[in-house]
Amino acid sequence: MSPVSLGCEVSYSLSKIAVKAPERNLFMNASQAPRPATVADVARTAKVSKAQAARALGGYGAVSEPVRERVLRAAEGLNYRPNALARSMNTGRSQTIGVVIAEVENPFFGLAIRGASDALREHGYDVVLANTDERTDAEEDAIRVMLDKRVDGIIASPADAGVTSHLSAAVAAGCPMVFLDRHVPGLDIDSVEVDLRRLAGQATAELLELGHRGIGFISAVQAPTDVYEPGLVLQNSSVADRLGGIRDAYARAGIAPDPRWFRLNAKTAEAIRAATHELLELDDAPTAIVASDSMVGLDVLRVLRERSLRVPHDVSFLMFDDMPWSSLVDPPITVLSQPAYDMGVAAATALLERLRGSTTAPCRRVLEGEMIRRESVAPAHGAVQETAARVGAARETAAT
Amino acid sequence: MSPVSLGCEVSYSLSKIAVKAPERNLFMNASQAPRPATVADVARTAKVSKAQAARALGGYGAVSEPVRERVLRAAEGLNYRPNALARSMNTGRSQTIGVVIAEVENPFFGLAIRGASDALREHGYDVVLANTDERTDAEEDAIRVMLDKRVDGIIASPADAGVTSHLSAAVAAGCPMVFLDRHVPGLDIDSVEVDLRRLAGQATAELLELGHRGIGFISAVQAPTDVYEPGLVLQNSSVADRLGGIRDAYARAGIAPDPRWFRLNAKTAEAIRAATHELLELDDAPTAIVASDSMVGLDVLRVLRERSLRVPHDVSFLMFDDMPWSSLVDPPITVLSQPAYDMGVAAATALLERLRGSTTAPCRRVLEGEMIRRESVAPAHGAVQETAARVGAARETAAT
DNA sequence: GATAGACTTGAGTCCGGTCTCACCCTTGCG
DNA sequence: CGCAAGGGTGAGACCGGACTCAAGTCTATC
Repeated sequence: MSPVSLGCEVSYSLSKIAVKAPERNLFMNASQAPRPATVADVARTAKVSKAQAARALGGYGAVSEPVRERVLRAAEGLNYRPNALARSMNTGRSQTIGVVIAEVENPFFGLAIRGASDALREHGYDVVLANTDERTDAEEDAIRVMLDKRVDGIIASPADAGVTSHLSAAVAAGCPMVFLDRHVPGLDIDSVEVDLRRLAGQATAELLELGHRGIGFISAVQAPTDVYEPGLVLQNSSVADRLGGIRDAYARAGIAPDPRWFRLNAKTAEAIRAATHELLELDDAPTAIVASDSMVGLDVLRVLRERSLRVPHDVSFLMFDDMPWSSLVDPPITVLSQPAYDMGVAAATALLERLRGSTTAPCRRVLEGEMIRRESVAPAHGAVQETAARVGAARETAAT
Repeated sequence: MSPVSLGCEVSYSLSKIAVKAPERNLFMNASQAPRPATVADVARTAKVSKAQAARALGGYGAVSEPVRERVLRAAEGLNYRPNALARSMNTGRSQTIGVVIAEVENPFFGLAIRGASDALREHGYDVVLANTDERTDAEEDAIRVMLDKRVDGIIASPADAGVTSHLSAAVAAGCPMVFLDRHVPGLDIDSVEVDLRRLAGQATAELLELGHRGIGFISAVQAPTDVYEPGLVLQNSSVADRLGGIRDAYARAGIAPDPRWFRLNAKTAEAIRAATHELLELDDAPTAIVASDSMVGLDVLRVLRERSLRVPHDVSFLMFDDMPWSSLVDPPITVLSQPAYDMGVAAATALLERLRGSTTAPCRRVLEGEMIRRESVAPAHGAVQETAARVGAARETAAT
């Protein structure tokens, strides 16, 4: 745990009260707080049976007007509130949804959580939150605890498509689940995603058309090696799609990219910086860089700045996720935007559908991302441009 | 609810399976999922009484080695998991903490939540989240639901220091609470804050020393009027402190600020933009602007950019909260940084202390903020500088 | 006036754990 | 040998609602 310096002050409001009754505070009273009223208490006060009180309070069954009135009045007088735990015990439903994501502080997830939370609250559900930092052990823990707490459903961003027994087990045990931002090939579970592969392909095609031959890609995704190796299967569909789209475009253009242009494992600021430096120092250094998300983009941009490389004059840059600041930096960044809030809403909607009892086949909901062209991308130039010209010529030759 | 376009596709994994058994999917099995095993089931399998099984499982009381072993084996065989709801019912503790903040998607709160979540999880607590959008009715709802769900404690950012009966009621009812980022004068409840008043005072003093006479302040805080009026009491201590610090510095400098420089109610992008425009069109327009947080800062910066005002040449700018992008924009922004993550950790730590039974007097924990000087602040110039000179001369005259 | 049917009502069970209490069986010591 | 001390065990109460069931009350109809 990070060290926290705590300067503990006595509040002025306390010192004001202290003059009169120094030993009293809300927390002291709390220890002798009276047990909250139960249905039995209400029934006793209203002089009816527990069953009748429960009926009047719960609004079910048949209750005569005078009894209903007496019960409601008693409940109000006793400040009665139903114990949701007890209720959940026999209804089997807790009105709570678990949300398991990598990190709340990531703006993308923050927005998605907000979307899900809004949609769920509208239907009377609360949200329990768990951060995994993309670690499967933390994810397993989180799922287990949520199952123990009898959440009615789970929205999750699976950390590793290779470790999923806990996920399918949860669904098999009757806990509906919706994947957010990712899916797991071979696991039949609803998901909400963005057409990242198309988006990445489109962006890459535009870069290739602008004469860029080398396009760098930097991602935080966990992988066995820091550099992409042909045949590697990424266990995060969302990043796999991003990279897949890039490679699609290369393939369509008939160009073989240098695998070293694709950097993985850039989880920390230091790793991102190192990856960026190494990319730029390659003999066939890319002339454009694509950041896998805004958090990576931030550090890439920082390195570019430090190396006095001008964007887009010296190197083109674009990133996934449109952040409020994307258009404020110099130059404004071209981004591949994802509708994070709507994704959260869609995940919640899909889950609510399951909670309503739908047993239709699981379905991948693919929302549309959008390429927002700003000023961080420009044609490749100099030697690289010539290379592109040569490639173009080669393609024409090959075509004939 | 915002419209969401859903392009619903059937996943390829499904179509692959479909060939073999089109009618089977995890969600269909789910409806006939077997009830999870209970202590009674384990006891039956292990051929011991429910009480013995519970003892072996719970690790309390006296259990002979052979029985313990049989029970544990049976539990494993049945894949037994204790029902946290049932457990909470008799222990009275749910191992869950409610977090009530304005908005998760605000990076400041996102980080604070993460800090709290990490510290709480370390002690076996989960987090239920509620967003209030600074609306007291939503806050009251959230607190009520959390109390109903028997959370063991609450971390809250009270939306309005004028509407707090639900908060004190919760504490009186025995639910410990810690305020995050704010406190409520007169309400004796633990809080974790930053010395914003000192910080704002320091920043303002520096601006005044640089010759700025007019310093604008824009905040999203809810207030009866869009423009500050002398004597106004803000119901958000965090913003009140920011503004208080600014006015402190003015007072110390013996200068009377124009109340119109202080803008409130700038909740939306449009409101922020309007406030900024109006500020800049004042006859005694400020030469420096302070944004109350990074979200406000973003839009202020945008307007400055649109009006072709150069920062800091034409107008100095600084904002509360240090965001990763603050140092990336042009010019890098001078900020008043708050340790958001540590605040979350501190709030959780304070709450855990209460959960351990502490009944000491509530305490305001004030963490240190930091002014990070970058390049968005410069000396005032032209007419304003002369004004400052005159003021300086006047003060000297007054002193003699 | 009898009776079916609907409306009210209270007693009691259940959910799945925790925990108390009484009882049995050892063992050790006077 | 008698008895206390204590480990080991099972029966059952309890948490606070939801819900079943049987019984009682009232009206409407024949």
